[in-house]
Amino acid sequence: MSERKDFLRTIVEADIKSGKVKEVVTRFPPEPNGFPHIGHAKSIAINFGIARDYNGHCNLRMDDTNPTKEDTKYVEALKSAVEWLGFEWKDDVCYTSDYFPRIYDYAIELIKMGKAYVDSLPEDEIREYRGTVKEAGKRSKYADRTIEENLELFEKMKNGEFKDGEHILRAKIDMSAANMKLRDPLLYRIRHVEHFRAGKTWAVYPMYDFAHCLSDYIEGVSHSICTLEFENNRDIYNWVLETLGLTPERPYQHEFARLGINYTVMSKRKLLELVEGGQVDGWDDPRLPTIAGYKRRGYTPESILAFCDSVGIAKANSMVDVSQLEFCIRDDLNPKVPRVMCVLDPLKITLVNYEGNEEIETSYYPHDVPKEGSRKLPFSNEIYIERDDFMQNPPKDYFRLTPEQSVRLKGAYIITCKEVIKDTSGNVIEIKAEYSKESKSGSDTSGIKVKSAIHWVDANAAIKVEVRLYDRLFSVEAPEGVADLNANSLTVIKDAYIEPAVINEKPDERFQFERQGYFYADPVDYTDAKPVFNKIVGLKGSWDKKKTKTETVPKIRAKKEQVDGEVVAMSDAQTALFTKYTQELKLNSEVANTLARDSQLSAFYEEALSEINSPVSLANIVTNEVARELKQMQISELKFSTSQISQLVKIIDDGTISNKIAKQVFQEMVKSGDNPSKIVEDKGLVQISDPAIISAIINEVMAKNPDNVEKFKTGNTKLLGFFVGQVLKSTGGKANPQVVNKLVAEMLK
RNA sequence: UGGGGUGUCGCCAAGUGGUAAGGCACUAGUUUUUGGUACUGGUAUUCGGGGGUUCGAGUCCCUCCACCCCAUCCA
Repeated sequence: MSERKDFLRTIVEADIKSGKVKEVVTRFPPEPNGFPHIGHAKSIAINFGIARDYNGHCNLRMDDTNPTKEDTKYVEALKSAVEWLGFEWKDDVCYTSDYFPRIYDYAIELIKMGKAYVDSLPEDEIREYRGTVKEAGKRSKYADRTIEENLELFEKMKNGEFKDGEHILRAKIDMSAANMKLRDPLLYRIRHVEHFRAGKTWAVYPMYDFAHCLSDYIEGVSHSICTLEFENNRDIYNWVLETLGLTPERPYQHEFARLGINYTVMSKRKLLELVEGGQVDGWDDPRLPTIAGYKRRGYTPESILAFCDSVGIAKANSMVDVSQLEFCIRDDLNPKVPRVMCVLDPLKITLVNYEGNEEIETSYYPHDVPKEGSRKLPFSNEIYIERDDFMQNPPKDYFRLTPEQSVRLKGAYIITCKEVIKDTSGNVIEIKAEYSKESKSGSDTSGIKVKSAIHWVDANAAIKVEVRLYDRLFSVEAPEGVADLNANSLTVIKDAYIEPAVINEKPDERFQFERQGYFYADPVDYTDAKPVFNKIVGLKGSWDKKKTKTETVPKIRAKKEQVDGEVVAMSDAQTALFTKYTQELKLNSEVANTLARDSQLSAFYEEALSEINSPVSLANIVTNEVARELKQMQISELKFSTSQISQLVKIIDDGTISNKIAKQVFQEMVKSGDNPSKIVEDKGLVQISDPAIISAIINEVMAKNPDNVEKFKTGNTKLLGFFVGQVLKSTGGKANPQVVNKLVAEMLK
């Protein structure tokens, strides 16, 4: 588990520490309208994981507010996904539909407060009235209805007295809000549809934005974690809770970036299209990124969870490389599963000097997997090897069987090719070979050196099995539709040959087929009469990669040309200010520019300047420090005054404090509004410039870091900053950095 | 001149103004009866671009650029 916390856990910890939150309560709130995919797994891992890490709990809640789309079969899929991943939800599964009565009451309350109204505009007009992203909307004429009228109408809506779409309940917020979600959002719509749980009780159903925050509140959720696309919805989330006065212990929403993986699709809509379009064989098709698909393919819950953990949680949209997922499943299975031999594309070998047959006891696990268990490998004069483990005209770095190169049959003997038999069209159909009697595995006295050991099966004892090979579902990294499907995503091998112990003894359900990959006994189609194995993932394999590498087109990346946009021209007044600042006050143009363009800043600057004649230093402080504070508030809200800033500049100019300390003092001024000189005095921040004192400290630091001194002397000059930093740290930032710098440079020479 | 987000290696992702973590991928070597695993090394003089502040900037300020989300009676 990684030491470093993700940003969500950082927030949660801060909330616990500040006392804002007593118990951490999260929830995984899917809408039961589709099968969960690995993106849901990430959300499950986050929500249940955080609850577990902070001794809280996590609810599984079906967000079932839209009766036209939802169904019980999806509820079951969701539940089993969470269980399969190994998490437990608190008490019973929750349903938003169970809260319908309370949510309805909250709606009434909002109406009574005059904060919600029944609108009777037709759908297209509502859309039209909403305005656009760049233009304000306008309010419906129905917004003026009286509270009584609204109450009566809403009651009738609930009672089913109106048709679908005839009326709608909306919040009364702001039709010209820059955030479009706030333009009188819809709260309730009429739906004469039977709900899969609530039945026919309701004719009105709450919208997501109204139901979700209230459901969180009702369940006592502390951290409502969702994906980035809900960032705009956070304002309504807060509006509803605040307007209803639901302040104590209320939930807060936090957003993270959803998971994307290349060569696949991750939206329920696209997944549904594939399933319904027959491009895949159901929701649990092993090529799908659904939990059911991964489960059927043979992925373990541990590997999925490890993957979710490894990709991290952040806010940047990203697309994770499938190889990261593949690493996780290999990493999980490698130390766990038995090694077994299976030939997918058989080439017959006849051992001309071998008679009879035998059974060779062989461990299921390689030397580096500390597990017990073995089976008997039948051996006779007829065996199968993999077709591409023989080459008649091999390249130099080919390690397997050739007419000139012997090879070991893993766990058995070394064989040498004697004759290559071909059919009329030149295909190799059989090899006649000799085995070395003295080369038996474990008691090899033959002295023959081979470059590799290949897998094989006894032709007579092997069992025919079906093996399903999966490749990426799409052939492009960011697929857009069925046109991007990979035509070869599924290869079915009907007649692969596997050693008998796998079928007869069933030592496990997941195996490593030696030298090929990890495979899983298909939980649906496998029968003893017709065993079926799914390929989970291939082994890493550096040989195959070398072969195919030459084919991959080298990426030619055109250097992105950075186009600079046009800077907005200054107004006449701004230009005049700019000229004054650069010409009269000798400010550099960047600082002058910033000041001149910001009327608040320039006003602040001018006022402070009237108290101290140090235009450049003052301008620097104002543009760089004061500007930050002014981004969040008006001048009138600042705790510090212009004259205090002048005082600050004064003690910087006269050398009382360094620039570094000035930042610290400024931060204190922002918080307390105290005079800078008082802060300096209270905290003893006067800078130390005495070279004698500073040299002593430098000596200490050097004594503590002999390695770095050495590194520095051998040329790593980046370390100068390290030493300066250390010295400053040990003086609490008070050492005069310029003196420190000079001294360190001299002393390290 | 709508608003809200995000830009650190090929892909993810850490990073209180003081030596640019880690994983995947890639690569070289050691071990190996899996071209696997394990182990050891190599992989960002630089953080979207340009300026500024500072002794010192991925971190602070200004500005430009790119990408994502928002105008379902979906969630």
